[in-house]
Amino acid sequence: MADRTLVRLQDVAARAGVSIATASRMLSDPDYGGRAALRERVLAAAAELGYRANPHARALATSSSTNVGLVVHDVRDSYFAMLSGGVISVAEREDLLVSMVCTYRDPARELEYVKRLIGQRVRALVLAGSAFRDTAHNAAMRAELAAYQESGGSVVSVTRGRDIGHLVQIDNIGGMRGLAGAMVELGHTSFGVVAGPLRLLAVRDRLQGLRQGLKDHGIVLSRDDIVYTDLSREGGLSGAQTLMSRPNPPGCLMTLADVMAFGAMSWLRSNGIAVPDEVSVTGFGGLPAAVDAVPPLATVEIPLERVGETAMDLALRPPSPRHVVEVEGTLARRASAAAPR
Amino acid sequence: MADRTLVRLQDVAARAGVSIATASRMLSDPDYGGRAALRERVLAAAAELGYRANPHARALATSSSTNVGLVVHDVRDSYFAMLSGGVISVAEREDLLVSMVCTYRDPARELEYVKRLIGQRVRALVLAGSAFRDTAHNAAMRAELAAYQESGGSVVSVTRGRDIGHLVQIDNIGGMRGLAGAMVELGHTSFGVVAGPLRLLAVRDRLQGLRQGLKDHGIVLSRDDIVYTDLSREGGLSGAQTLMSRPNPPGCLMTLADVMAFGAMSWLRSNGIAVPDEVSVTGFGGLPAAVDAVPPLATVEIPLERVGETAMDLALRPPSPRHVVEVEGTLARRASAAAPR
DNA sequence: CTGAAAGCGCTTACAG
DNA sequence: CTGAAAGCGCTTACAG
Repeated sequence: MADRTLVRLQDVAARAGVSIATASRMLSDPDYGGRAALRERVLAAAAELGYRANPHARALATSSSTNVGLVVHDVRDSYFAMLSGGVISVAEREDLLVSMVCTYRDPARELEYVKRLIGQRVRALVLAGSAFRDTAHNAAMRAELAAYQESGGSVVSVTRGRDIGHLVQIDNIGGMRGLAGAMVELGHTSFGVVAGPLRLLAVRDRLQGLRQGLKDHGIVLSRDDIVYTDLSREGGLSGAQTLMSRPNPPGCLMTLADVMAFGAMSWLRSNGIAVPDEVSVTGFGGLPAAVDAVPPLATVEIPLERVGETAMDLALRPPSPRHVVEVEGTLARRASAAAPR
Repeated sequence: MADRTLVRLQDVAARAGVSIATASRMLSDPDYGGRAALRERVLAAAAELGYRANPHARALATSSSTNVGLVVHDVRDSYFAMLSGGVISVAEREDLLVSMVCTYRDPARELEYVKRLIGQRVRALVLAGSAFRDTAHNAAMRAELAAYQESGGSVVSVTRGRDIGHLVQIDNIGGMRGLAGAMVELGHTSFGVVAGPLRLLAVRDRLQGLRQGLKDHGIVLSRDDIVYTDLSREGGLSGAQTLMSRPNPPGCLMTLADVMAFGAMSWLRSNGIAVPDEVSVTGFGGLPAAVDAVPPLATVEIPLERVGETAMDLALRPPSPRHVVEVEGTLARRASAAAPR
């Protein structure tokens, strides 16, 4: 924008009859002493003129901006929308602006955006897109983040996989373990798992927890019990189709995300397979929509908003000492999962 | 962030053995001629050093930033999440960063955020929170936006109510009119409307369209047929309760938003009232979840992502001539609405 | 406590 | 085509 309609500090100073140095101090430092009369004149002038400091000039002078970067997979996915809501609400409280980018789970894209956000001199970076299992990519990210942190930036990751910055660790393993155990306790013995791509650490963790939960009760998942699709509604739909079209369909269909469960239930409904009478279905995440699903979706509820708030809170802390906040999920037993007939 | 780990233009220039003026030109203007040898040296130096221009310095020098502001009601609401997805994807394509703020439908908050975003010198402002019927607020907004546009900023509103900047006009009236008409054609004669607060223009428009659609078929809505709640799931839930608890509950429950319909269906389910057998339910918006609702939700589908994309596209255009893009909804006839028994 | 001045890292007339 | 210099709008040592 071609400025010059906007008032500058100089305008305020002139109107108040002080130097810009004084005006600057009065305006930006509430603890600055100074003559009360001057202070009032400056404040009044600023108010009358509708003065707002140019953040770019300020950022340049102080080498510190008032923006934070938020990296998610996709806003359109409720999981990330909820989380973003938490981040944004805390940022607003702190007078910070959130720049949001979507990676669509593409490592190259993630790296590029992180570089861009760092290039933008954001004060903090909240990385909430799932981490990848990709050594080269992780090394590149690490290098980038380390340099950024070195230069004063704050890094917070949601999900493990980066040994740098603060961490909000969602208990994917424990949550899934508990859910799987609950399914066995319900009486299930045959399982079908609709998983996402193994390159996502969240997928690996949830899968591990699931396996563990079954194993706790002596059930071992075989290779064939798992189908790998996309961590999305469509993935859940096609995964359900694959598993349920087999000669011996499972009695309990566990998906790794609520959206996948929605897709699976949609397929089951279209194909006249009753939930939970013929097959139980579970999700993970605890999206608001899970409650309204029919039947209501059994899942692991993650307090996503709180995760976002916590992440943003940590982003405000100095990088050292490093904080790790564990967030546990809550088992939500609902009608989509019941004892097998 | 306390910089100084970051490379500056000066570093690049030094390494390439040119002045910073030349380095600046080579780096920022692809059409700049210059000796090919120099150009290569500069580009190589920048690449080796991992140079990224400080956007604040650049913004200060050019008075133009690379950020756009996006104002929505609440990211957690799918309607706005979908729309934001469209805005963000176009912004990414244009190498722009999106700063998102949530107003939670509070006019004071909206004005404050708009000021803040303008203060941030964003290059464009996409206003996608619903507009209010509040003369004082609108005047203040108008003044703010006019000055902003005057100074070179770009303004795009989604929904009418602001006679400034480009406009993406969602056809709330026509959409609701069509849906209401379809309900009458289905055979419905008694209606209950769960509306949102009248201070929202979108609510007024949808209500007007709804009334019109019924009137087209000779049905007049009475005052008592409408209940005003919140434009949310909870609002829909309580609205359904109010209307269905009457001596003569309506045969068709029309809500002004999909989320409200979800809430309404939840209440109906809890209370053993069958949809659509005992009462038909409709929404507005066309959220992805509407398809998975049970029964699937009859609604007006708004191409929300495209609305977001269009808005961001318009934000890239010069303010004059003023563009107005009409976006129509599509009637989605689904099982939640059927002929009354 | 207050002000003049330097500096933050760029861009862009203005000379050469 | 290239470079020296001014300027964008702030903040902050440094003097007084």
